[in-house]
Amino acid sequence: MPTLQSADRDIAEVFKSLGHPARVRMLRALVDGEKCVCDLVDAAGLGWSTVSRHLSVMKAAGVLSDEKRGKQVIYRLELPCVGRFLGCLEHPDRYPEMHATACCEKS
Amino acid sequence: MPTLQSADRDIAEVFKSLGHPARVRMLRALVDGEKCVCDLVDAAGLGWSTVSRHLSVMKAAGVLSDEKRGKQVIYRLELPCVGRFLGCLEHPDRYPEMHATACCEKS
DNA sequence: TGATTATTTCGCGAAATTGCGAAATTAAAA
DNA sequence: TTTTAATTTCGCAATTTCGCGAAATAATCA
Repeated sequence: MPTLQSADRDIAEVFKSLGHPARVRMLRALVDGEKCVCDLVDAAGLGWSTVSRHLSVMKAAGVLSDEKRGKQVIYRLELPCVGRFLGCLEHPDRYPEMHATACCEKS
Repeated sequence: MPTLQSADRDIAEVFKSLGHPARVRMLRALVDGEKCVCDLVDAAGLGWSTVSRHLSVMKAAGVLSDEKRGKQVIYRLELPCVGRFLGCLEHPDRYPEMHATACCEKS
């Protein structure tokens, strides 16, 4: 059973792991479905080694999971609510009322 | 009109501003309602100057707003979906099914 | 087996973050 | 108007993060 403090840390890790523009871009790509690292390199617009580290951080935080499939590694969004929360943040103007009251509901 | 890239940055700022254990603690306190800095200093367990900077970062990201009331400054959660998302992250075990499909809905 | 493709790990310097105490600010109280 | 209480700003040292290229791994292909 995690202590309250370690729970704070774990939750902070989730937020922290997403707090970077390139990671937001990768996340957006992953909301549409699983992707290989090569796709995420395109989405991020950064070098392979850098993207690999970004992915490992999000995986360590529990946001993503990965699976080796043949020659490539596939990453998948492990917390669906992260995707909905992202959608909420992206459309505050389009759905102001929804944003205020129920932005994270299923569409 | 913000460019796509600046939108990425803005969203990343929201996540980044929450990616710290003390900020999660303050956020938890603020989900219950507005609080003065003095209350948040207690919640965070850090010095005043440090807490003040944490708050200013979350405010700059658009997560919080503040208002001077008499001698004190009151902070308020500006994005309600942040509170729901936090609740979602905090109870993955208690509501596994909800977590997977609709964790951010209003209760 | 040897070559190729996909990905991760390592080591680096540059930049950002964190926490603190001291000093500045601001509004109410005496 | 002087004092006091609440909060922010500043400057600093320690730590962490970021992006890169080179090297290490791993799995497929010839």
